[in-house]
Amino acid sequence: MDTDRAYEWADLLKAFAHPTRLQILDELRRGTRCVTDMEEILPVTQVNISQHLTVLRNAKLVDFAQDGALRCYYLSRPKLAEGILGMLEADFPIIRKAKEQIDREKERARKEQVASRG
Amino acid sequence: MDTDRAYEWADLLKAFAHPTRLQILDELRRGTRCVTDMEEILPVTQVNISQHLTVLRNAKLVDFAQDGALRCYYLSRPKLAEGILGMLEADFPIIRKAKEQIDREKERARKEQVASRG
DNA sequence: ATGCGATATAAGAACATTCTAATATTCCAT
DNA sequence: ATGGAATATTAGAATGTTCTTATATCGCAT
Repeated sequence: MDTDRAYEWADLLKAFAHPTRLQILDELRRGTRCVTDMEEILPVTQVNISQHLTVLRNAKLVDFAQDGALRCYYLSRPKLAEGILGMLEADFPIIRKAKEQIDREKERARKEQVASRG
Repeated sequence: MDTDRAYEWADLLKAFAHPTRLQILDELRRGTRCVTDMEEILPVTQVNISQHLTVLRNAKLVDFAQDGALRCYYLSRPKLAEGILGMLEADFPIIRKAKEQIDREKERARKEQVASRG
């Protein structure tokens, strides 16, 4: 992974990595919402929601369509947002490896490499 | 999504959301690595790598097995790490919706709800 | 027990993010 | 044109993260 890509991806993940923003994205999974809708659901001020929406907008995770004074926000990369939220919802067991197991894995990898060289 | 879960998940994503840490995780996808291995690959100091490994360890994303003076680090939730890195590697098109489309979606959702009520 | 290689920890400065309070903009109805 | 509802912007304080420098610990060989 080159460094530029690492920075780019870290920036994208930073946009996800805030409780309020995760809750906004989760809410938008259910459909389009305007800021007032979110105010009713989230325990934070209107100003703060607006600020988080700006972060999400800059990350190209959400966008809006104007409807009079309302702004109808929606997920602009729904598969990406759903994918990440999905990973969080799934639970992955935490594994441990003993030194011996790691040695065996290394040995196996070595053999495969030798085999592929001829 | 309840607030506790949102905080917990945001913390997990924060552990991912740093360029050096993403590079470490990516490297560990290829197999067990010790700190010196990473020093050769990443453009940062040993101390800094150690610090990032501590963050990853606290997030239960990596763990190590001691081998003499070496610490062999590995992914402790490989499917999770691979899943997230995989999402980043995939590219998702950025969509836009016009107000009219949103109206149609809302209308459709309304009808479905009426239908499901009987 | 001493020294060396590998890795970790501590303290603080530098930097970035988040929140709060005040205010601004925009759109619509009157 | 004025007022009110919806949303955004600004500035700064509060807080959190990251990096740097110095130092510590651990395991091994001598």
